Amino acid sequence: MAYGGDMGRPRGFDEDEAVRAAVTLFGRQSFAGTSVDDLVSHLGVHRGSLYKTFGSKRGLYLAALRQHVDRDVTAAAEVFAAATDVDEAVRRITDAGPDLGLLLLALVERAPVDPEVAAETTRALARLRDARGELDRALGLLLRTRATGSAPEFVGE
Amino acid sequence: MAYGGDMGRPRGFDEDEAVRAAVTLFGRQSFAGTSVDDLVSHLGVHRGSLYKTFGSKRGLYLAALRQHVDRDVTAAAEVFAAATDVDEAVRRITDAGPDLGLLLLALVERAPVDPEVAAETTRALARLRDARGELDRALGLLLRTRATGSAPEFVGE
DNA sequence: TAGCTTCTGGACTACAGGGTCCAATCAAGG
DNA sequence: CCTTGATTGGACCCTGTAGTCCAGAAGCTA
Repeated sequence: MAYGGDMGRPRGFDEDEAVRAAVTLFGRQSFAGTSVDDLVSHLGVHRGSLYKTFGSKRGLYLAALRQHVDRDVTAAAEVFAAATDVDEAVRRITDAGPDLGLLLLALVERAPVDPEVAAETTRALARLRDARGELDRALGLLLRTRATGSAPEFVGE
Repeated sequence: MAYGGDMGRPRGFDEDEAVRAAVTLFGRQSFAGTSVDDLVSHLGVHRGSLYKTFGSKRGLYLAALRQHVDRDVTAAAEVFAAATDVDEAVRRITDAGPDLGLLLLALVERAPVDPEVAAETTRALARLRDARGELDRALGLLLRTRATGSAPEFVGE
């Protein structure tokens, strides 16, 4: 009766992949704007499995945000480190780089009211700051790019 | 039978005041995160009057956003114009100035999916740009301030 | 194959969501 | 003072919502 803990039917979906899909959804539609039905149909994960794995919609959101910070934000930080200036880096990111929508949304929508989200966004910002000094200008550019749907005129200073 | 158009019982609530309360709510809880019940109970406006006056939740949101741009964003622009540098201006705004939460939220949450919202946010940004060059840095600072709940360390460049 | 644990399909619950409607009430003009 | 048209309280509708549950299938271990 000493199980290795991996008994029974194995998971039929790739958790990492599912979480990634959640990143996309939450990053596009916000937390409140994304329903569990949305998630279920887009992640390809059964409702029951979703609740068993993540506990709640918020649990999945936190998992998504963590992965987002670890993967996409980290990738963005590398772009900043490699680029010659902030404008160039932001252009690269919004062009073909990682989608930072979830981070922006988390900062404005959830961080102010959810301490665990705030902790993650703080982690994200720290990671970005390590890479470059002009964090705020980068954030502003990303914000405007998301809002207008395309690259705004890059007004220098 | 030629009415001036102002017949019947006059409005029992101050529309401007109601919209202002909506600005606060939407600015704190986002569009999707604010229910019509929330609005009804906080604005002190009857459900029926609300729908008669604004047509829909989205209609009220747009009205709120417009007032926000005309009032709060304009006020912020004046602070920028008066201050000596961006950091100082942002500190003033987040300290006791107008709350720009709705603008930030609209930029990230609604502008990407609602053209009319995008139009308003564009108007807001234009108004801010008129006042000062370092728009992006200001936006980044405001974002971080909102996310952390207090003024972040003002890292220079 | 037997036994065990987990997954899956989908029904289900209880409630919150946006939006509508009505009868009663009220203030203004004529 | 009576008509008029808007306001109000609150019930109401239908859909969407987050979350639960069960019966059966499906793997893994032995």
